[in-house]
Amino acid sequence: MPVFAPQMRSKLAESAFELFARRGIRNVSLDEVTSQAGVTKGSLYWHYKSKKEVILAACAYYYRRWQQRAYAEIALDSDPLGQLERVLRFSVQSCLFDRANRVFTSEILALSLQDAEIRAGWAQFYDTVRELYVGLVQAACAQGQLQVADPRRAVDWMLAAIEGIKQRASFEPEICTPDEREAMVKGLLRIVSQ
Amino acid sequence: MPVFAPQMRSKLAESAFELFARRGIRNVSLDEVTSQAGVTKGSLYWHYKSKKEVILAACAYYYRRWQQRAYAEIALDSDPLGQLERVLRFSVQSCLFDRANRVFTSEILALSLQDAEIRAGWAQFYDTVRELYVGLVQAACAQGQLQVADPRRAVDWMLAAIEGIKQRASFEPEICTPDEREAMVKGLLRIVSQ
DNA sequence: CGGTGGCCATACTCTCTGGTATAGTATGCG
DNA sequence: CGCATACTATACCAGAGAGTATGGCCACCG
Repeated sequence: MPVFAPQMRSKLAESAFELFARRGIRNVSLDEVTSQAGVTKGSLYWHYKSKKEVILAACAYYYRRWQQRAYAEIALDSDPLGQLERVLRFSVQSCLFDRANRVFTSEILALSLQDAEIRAGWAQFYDTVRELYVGLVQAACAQGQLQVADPRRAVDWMLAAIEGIKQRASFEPEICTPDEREAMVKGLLRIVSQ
Repeated sequence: MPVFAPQMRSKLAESAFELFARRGIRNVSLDEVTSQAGVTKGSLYWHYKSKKEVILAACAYYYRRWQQRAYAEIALDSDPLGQLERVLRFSVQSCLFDRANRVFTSEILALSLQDAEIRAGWAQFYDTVRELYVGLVQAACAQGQLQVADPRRAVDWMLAAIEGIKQRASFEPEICTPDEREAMVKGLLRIVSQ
């Protein structure tokens, strides 16, 4: 029970994310979030002033975790093209096999259309993701591993396709196999390299 | 089966769709739906047995309307490639400029992850859309206007990219211009034909 | 040692909304 | 005319869940 306060704040955010990513934000009450974190509403409303702030905190948690994992993938390779492929594989993997990821992002997407703050947060995250990819593509070009006329535009197409893959995965579970994943990574590389 | 007011059932569905597509399903109460349709709750619960049924009816309304519009576009051209381009332009147009379309589809997408019936409905709709595109691509191939090794797979990539475009439009309003639209149609054609 | 403030629990309010019960009206039919 | 059936309006219930009021506990500081 003696959890230090700053930890409790992030623990609440993490609990919120996990529940939101499993059952959908609108289907999760704050009471469930607090009980998952081992506290009660009094604590939650001391750390956050509304449910929306909890949602934003869960978003921040998700964004940070995504970046950590992406950079971890990058660190496994020193070759720009290899790094690009690794991040792509990680992205596709998340879309195909990580249901929590799909649930959370689609919920946030729906909310973002009704709330400017949530939208701004997602837009910023999307931008960092894009810049990460653009950097990798440019590096691969500089090494002569890739030839892309307009990296930024190419990455936009690639990211668009990834979003579509994420959606398909929910309706066609049969595409959620390692083989398909590899085919998709290859297809994405083909999209980006032309 | 309704005899005297069969149109009220569809009017309720249409009202529901319009409100859902503007403010999000979760933010619209059935009282608002009925008042938009000019009736009260007693009538709604005679035609539908729950809110979920109203949502499914709104979905059916959306699906039918999409197909009507798509076929109207196709009817404007006799050339398969021209037809394909028209449907693509219509799709991109909807993604970029039709906010209601974006709101409704993202809401349904989020709900579909929690409800099998809504998911099945969307999956079926998605399938008809895919088959429509596949047919057009195959026809264009038969006429020698296009050369596609695997039409079904090519269409999958194209549809994936369209979904991504829809999402980007919400966060980057600057891409919502006729010029960008045309560039995207060209880009999609390139994706499908490679 | 006493007080102050950060942190959390308990108990409560209050509104919203999906759903129901029921009564009323209109239309077709025998 | 009378009755059944289709449809609509009114009034209500009950649960859920966001947010609040308040008090207690404990560490630290003076």
